[in-house]
Amino acid sequence: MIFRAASFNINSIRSRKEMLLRWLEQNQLDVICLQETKVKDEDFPMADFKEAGYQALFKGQKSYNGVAIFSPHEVTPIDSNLGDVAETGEARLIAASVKGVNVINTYIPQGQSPDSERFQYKINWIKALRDYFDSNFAPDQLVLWMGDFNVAPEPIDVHHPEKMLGKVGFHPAEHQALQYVKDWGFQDVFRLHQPEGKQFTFWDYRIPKVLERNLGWRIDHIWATEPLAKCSIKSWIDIEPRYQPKPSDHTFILAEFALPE
Amino acid sequence: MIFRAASFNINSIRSRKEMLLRWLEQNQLDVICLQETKVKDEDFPMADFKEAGYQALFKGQKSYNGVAIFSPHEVTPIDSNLGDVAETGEARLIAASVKGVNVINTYIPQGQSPDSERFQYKINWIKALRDYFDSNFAPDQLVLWMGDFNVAPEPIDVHHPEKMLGKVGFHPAEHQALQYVKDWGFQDVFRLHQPEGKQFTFWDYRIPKVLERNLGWRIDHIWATEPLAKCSIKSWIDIEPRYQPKPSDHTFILAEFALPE
DNA sequence: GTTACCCGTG
DNA sequence: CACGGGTAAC
Repeated sequence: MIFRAASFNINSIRSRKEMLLRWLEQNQLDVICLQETKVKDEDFPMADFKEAGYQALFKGQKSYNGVAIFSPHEVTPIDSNLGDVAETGEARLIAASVKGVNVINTYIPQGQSPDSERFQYKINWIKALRDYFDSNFAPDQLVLWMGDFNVAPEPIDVHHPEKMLGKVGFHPAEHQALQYVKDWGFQDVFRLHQPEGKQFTFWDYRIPKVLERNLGWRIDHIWATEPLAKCSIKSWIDIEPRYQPKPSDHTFILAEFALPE
Repeated sequence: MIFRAASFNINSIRSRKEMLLRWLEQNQLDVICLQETKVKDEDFPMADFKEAGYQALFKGQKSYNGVAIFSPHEVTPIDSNLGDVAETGEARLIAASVKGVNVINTYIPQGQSPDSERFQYKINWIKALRDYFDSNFAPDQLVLWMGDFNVAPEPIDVHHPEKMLGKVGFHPAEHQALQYVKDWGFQDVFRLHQPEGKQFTFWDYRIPKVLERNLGWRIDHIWATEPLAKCSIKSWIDIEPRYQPKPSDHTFILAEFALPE
């Protein structure tokens, strides 16, 4: 059975709802994970997506963060509690089972700057994920971890790795924390199918002409446990063609799997 | 000596600075009073107006209210303190002497609704003006009181006087308070020269197609003591022709005087 | 630098 | 309901 998954930092679902609906029409997804929905649950524009044939699980807050999982299939909620370290009320993790796949959608804290309070929070938040996976899943299950990780894992995932090393998003402490979680049993599905670098999902719009100069970051990811990764067919980056991009936009990232029956 | 005065609720001097500069170029004013500048004094964009040849006296606060007096002549500050009742930190009154004329610029509270706390504040604020005039001026002096009064004084100053009676801006309590101050010694200079009604300075944009249907209010005023009123030549309403109006805009209101030498 | 949300206001 | 300013985040 073909299973197609996508992740997208939407930066306000209310501002980009039309764009997302168009894109969903063009791309038949089995599951889509959104980050930065920036809306309280009571204001989530569910009606439009229901009409388009989607179920959803979402967790939002006022103004910031917010995550959602959409699917045309049944979306069965599973434990979305990160516990101790990270349960500060920020809506950054949501998990559901879809077609027998355990989907975990995270919006990892951005981290501000390596010397900030928020950076340590980011590191702790990432490390807490390992306990979360340990408590709720096993590496031999079909686990799909997607989202905006706010970390570019490898040198080929940033434009100027030497210059960027130590900056937030490409910092040894982030790499170490993320690797610690990866070692639980994840594979980078996009990298599996796309060995060449400089394929980005985000551009920092505070840098002049960042898009033209392609000074991007690959910080949005699709990771999978071994049994799921080994049946992945392809993975790629996409955008909605009719949408007028804004400098802060992320791209979509997708992966396709041939699930065992 | 010809003396030309204007009043304008600018609803953010930063948003309408260019429009105002164009209008000032087209209209040679001796004094102009602004309300709702919506800017702290340290952020007041004085440089642009200085360059255009204006002096200014201004009193602002964060986000709300704020008043200013501009002139190409010397602007001599005079007492701008309303005392007890109204000195709540809201920047709503500023006064200056220009060419021997005592100019008082007020942004009278809007009043929200007749049963609200803010309405009683409005009434008290208006009444406090009589004490203010008493303490600082005399009715036989040249006193020019201008601004956004947030009151339409007469039935011909609103579109449907019967329907509007009792609404905020056309309420007996407001009329009584305003008349009490007027009785100190003011004349309505615009009305002196424009006896016909339905000439408005503001339209409430919550009403559909309010502009097309001309459902306006005359709430911006130029009032003068007898010795000044008697040398008034004309008074009229104006807009900046190139400016794309927004539903919340007020118009300019002007008056011209032939001052004794 | 630029966005999106929130708030108070009319 | 739409505007303006303020704010936090990226």
